[in-house]
Amino acid sequence: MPASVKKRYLVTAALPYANGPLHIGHLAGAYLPADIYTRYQRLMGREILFVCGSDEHGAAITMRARKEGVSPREIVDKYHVLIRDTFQKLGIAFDIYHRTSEPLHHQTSQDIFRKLLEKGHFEERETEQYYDEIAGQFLADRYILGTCPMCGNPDAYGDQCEKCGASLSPDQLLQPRSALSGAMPIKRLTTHWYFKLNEHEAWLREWINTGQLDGKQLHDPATWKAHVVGQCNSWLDQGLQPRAMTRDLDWGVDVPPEIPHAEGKKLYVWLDAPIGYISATKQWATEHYDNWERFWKSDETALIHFIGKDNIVFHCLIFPAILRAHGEFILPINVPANQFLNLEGAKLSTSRNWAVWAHEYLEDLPGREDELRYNLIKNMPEQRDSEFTWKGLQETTNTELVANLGGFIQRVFVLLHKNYGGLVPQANWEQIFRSGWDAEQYITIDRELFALAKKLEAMGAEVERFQFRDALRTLMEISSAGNALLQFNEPWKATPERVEEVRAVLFTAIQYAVALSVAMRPFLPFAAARLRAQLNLLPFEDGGELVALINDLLEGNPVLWPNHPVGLPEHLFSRLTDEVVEKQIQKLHTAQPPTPAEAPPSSDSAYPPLKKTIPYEVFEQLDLRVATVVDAQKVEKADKLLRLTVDLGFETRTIVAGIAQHYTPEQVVGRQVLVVANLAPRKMRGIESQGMILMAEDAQGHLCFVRPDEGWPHGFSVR
RNA sequence: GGCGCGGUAGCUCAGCUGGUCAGAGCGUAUGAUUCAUAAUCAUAAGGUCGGGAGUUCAAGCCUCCCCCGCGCUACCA
Repeated sequence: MPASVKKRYLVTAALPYANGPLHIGHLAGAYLPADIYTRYQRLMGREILFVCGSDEHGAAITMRARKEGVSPREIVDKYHVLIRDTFQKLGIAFDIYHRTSEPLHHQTSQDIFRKLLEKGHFEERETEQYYDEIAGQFLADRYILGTCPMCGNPDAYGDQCEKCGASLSPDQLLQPRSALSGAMPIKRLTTHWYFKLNEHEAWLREWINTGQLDGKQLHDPATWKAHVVGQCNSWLDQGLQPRAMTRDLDWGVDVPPEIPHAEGKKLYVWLDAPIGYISATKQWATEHYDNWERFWKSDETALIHFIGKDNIVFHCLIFPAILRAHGEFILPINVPANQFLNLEGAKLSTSRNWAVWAHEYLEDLPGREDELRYNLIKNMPEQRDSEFTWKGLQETTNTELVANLGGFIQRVFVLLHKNYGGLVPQANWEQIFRSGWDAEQYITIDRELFALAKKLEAMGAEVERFQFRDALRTLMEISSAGNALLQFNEPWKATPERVEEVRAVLFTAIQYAVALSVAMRPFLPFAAARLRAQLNLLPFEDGGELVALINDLLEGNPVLWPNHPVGLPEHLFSRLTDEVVEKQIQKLHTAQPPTPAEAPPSSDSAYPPLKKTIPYEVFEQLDLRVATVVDAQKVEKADKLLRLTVDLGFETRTIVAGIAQHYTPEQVVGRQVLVVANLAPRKMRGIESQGMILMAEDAQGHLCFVRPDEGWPHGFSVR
């Protein structure tokens, strides 16, 4: 069943994580498409609810709070406000921007947890987990620091190394330490609830690929993006595993306290975050004396999740599985995830501060929200990663917004004032003139307006297919056709014998301007409102203006009647100067990594901190030896591993080293190296590694060998 | 290493189930025009659709191999 036949829509945009500001990648990824879609549907007179909110739980926030010496509450309050205001200033028009720290959300999440437990969708598992005896608590993955086994970064987190991007598990960290106390964590038993995701694999596969569930056609898989379906199948093919839905944390939604072993446990942030969509809906319903269930529990609702590609698995597999396991909720009819936006040729990076922060843009280029929106839509990463450049922003602003669109509006208003004192002229509908769509064609007003209506319909169809770039282009074709209409008919040459013709042309042109004012709104809400005022029309109410307009045009009715007085000509957009653009490019290239107070947590500092002092006896236990690499081979099916054969003089050993991305086998054969010779052997990719090669690492994570002077004898110890 | 998505004109990108699919916008060139923020309109430029092989009457669009980018995943003492 296509979305267009549903009675109402529920649109969600990924909940921003409240420990950092928004950047243009977030906007292009989820919020702009969601906003365009929502605004469009409102203009089409459809019932649509657009919910979002701050995601305020999770270990990253508590980590950050600890680092800055403030409470998690202070962190989330700060970013909740910043993000909310940024959205508002950019015209992202949520019906509600909620937050997951609200009691309503906690309650909602707990209710769902209870229901899942009650229905047997969890299994309780006792596992060993790191525990900090000094702090007296279990350590979330994020709370365990250690040396990254991939790149040697000494400050890798238990779930991820931010330096090399590797995803890790705490057990992989070398020299694990607690982020709370610095103590060496110990293993201790803890209980968690695992959602049996594996039991949902079969129906998820069918639902994703065919749109069918329980014999019902819930969506048309052809309307889903290829990369979304592909990503899901990739996961499904690897087999879904039960996932822990609780954590040992002190910030988040409590596991319902009446449940045995619940003490000290919180819901996993990825369980509670999407539930935030539901609690946001509830909050909205409460405020509007409405019923939230008609949005979440009715087949008449089309649920659409707008997200970036990093969220596909949660929104297409895990959350749907939870919704269905619960049993009362509908599933999304589409998850039009976007890919990533790059910036000036490189990936966005918050830790390197390679980004355009939305709140800074608003400060640096005030009043240019629509220009940013336009460029981001034009370059939206709908099918693949795409790119934002400042030059590109300047170009689209100056050529498409100022020259084409702004120019057309300006011309119409000027001509209307010059010729008719600012009143819409009375026009003869029999009058023939050249079509703006084709100079060779002579046409009448109604035919021209019909063509306009068709264009608006085409634009709408593109929006409904989530093809926002195409829709934007179609919008601009209207403006171009308007320009052509003027160009072909030259209404500035109002000779006496052309009076009727000029009237008809300008009458048509102002109808185009009205149509643009409405059709622009999803993309350029601020300029649309300005144009609306300039046209001397009532402000938008988001109550079906576009559908009314299209119907009028199709029926051959004008959308602005003769003698309607329009406002004075006023430029809709202004040019973006080289100066402004250069300054931003400068800023980007000279940007310092953000200060701790401004930055998301990051391990970037010039030098890794010193580890704690150890007694000599500990050092003495190390047996370091000089050795020569006599053979090196790439390990099958491993990108980072080399299997080295090293000669210690008194014996030859096999050592597996994670250096394949830094050295080719040829480069290492014959080198003298230092070896930790008494390290417990360990199997890697099926090969037993009998020691470890010492490597030095720089700030970028590059590795080099540590070795003695040329020709030093083998096998003797290092001290 | 495995899997997924991409690799199309100088730039940014469209191309649905194979047969007007070789395209759009910007940039460039030429011409027209002056109502308009040197804005607008028209026309053109010819890119072996990453490389190679294959299937087909017909392939950017299907198959196989290789190369490159991004993402997920495995490996990492």
